[in-house]
Amino acid sequence: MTDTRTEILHKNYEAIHRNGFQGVRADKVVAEMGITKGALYHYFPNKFDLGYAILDELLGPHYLKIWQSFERAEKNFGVVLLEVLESYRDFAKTDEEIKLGCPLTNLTQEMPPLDEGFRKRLHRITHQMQLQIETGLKNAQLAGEFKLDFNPTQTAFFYLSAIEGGFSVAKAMQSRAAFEMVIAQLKQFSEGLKA
Amino acid sequence: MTDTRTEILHKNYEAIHRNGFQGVRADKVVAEMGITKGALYHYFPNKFDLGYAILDELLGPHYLKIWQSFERAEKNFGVVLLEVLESYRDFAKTDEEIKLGCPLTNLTQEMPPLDEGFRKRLHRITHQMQLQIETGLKNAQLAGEFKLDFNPTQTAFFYLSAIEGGFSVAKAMQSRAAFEMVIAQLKQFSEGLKA
DNA sequence: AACTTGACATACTAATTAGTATGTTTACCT
DNA sequence: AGGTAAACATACTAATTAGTATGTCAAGTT
Repeated sequence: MTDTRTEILHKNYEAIHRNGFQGVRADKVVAEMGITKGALYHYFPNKFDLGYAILDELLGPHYLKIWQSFERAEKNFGVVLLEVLESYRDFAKTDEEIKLGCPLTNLTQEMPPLDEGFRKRLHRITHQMQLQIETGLKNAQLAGEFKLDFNPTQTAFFYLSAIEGGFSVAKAMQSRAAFEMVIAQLKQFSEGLKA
Repeated sequence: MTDTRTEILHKNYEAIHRNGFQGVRADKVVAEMGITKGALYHYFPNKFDLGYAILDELLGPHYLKIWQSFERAEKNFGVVLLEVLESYRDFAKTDEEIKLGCPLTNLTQEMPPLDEGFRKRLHRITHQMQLQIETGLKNAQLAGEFKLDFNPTQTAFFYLSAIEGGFSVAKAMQSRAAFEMVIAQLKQFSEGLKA
């Protein structure tokens, strides 16, 4: 039996993924769990702090974990990169997931202009992902596995953009195929980086 | 002196761009124009129809116009493509615009799971853009200007994704430089398509 | 055994929301 | 000149919202 706080976090994460932060009625979410507002406001002082906790404890760690293998691997960056792209495909493997889009992208569109706490956290997570990719690319260049004629910073931004944009376009088109095309293109693009 | 309906449309478009559809209080927006709810509900039956009108009359035409030149040009697709990418750079030329992100992407993240009317319209606009790009690429292949060894459909999705994703990442990073890096990469990528 | 504390439930509130019902004014039409 | 309709304004409402104040109960602590 998982503890109540964790369950509140997860259920509200799902609700945010579905309706956006502004669309979530946190008390209805916990009502569906069979508990009341009392529990909700016992664990979280307000709705925004609940949102922050979801970013800090769920979304942040999740996304950073994805690219960790890329940053840490000591060789075969090309292979690891392909694996990461594969893991993104897995991450969006059902039509339902495609229709909801990338939780990080969703929040990135919705919240930064409205709230500073969200803005900072989304900035940090995105920045860390970009650095992880950049580090991986640089290492691959140093190892002689990748060519030297591309800018790792620029390329890292490009990877992130293409993937997040792929989620977005696939969501608009309601088409998993669209997302897979973007991943396929990115794989092809990655081949071109090899020495 | 512009007519009231048009002004309501534009002001609410800006508010949606800033706060998202769910975050907009349409009566407050018109109050800032110096008019009242009466005018608002005189021209639009409800908030959602106001949103639909913004998509149909402002956002849709705007985005389709951007890629029209690409679809219609009879030669030098490479040049036109670079011009379109430049126009995207212009479109997001201030830091303020970067912080607000792409209006189309914003709505694409927020609305489709919540409302069918938005979903259909965002689907149509995105689909039309993709087709315009695809047609342009195909024509360039037929004209012998671009190589034949790439899939125009896939590549069209890739362009859209990278651009929209570029907006998203730049918004998260609050960095116009990030967006420009993505555009720069896309230009480089475009060079690789040439025969 | 009295006391405290954590983990909730219940009942309430003040503000905000989209939307409506009902004016009023102005211009135009006949 | 009388009537009509568009273009708004004013005043209201019902529902929903996040949040609070208070209560209860079981488990430990001293």
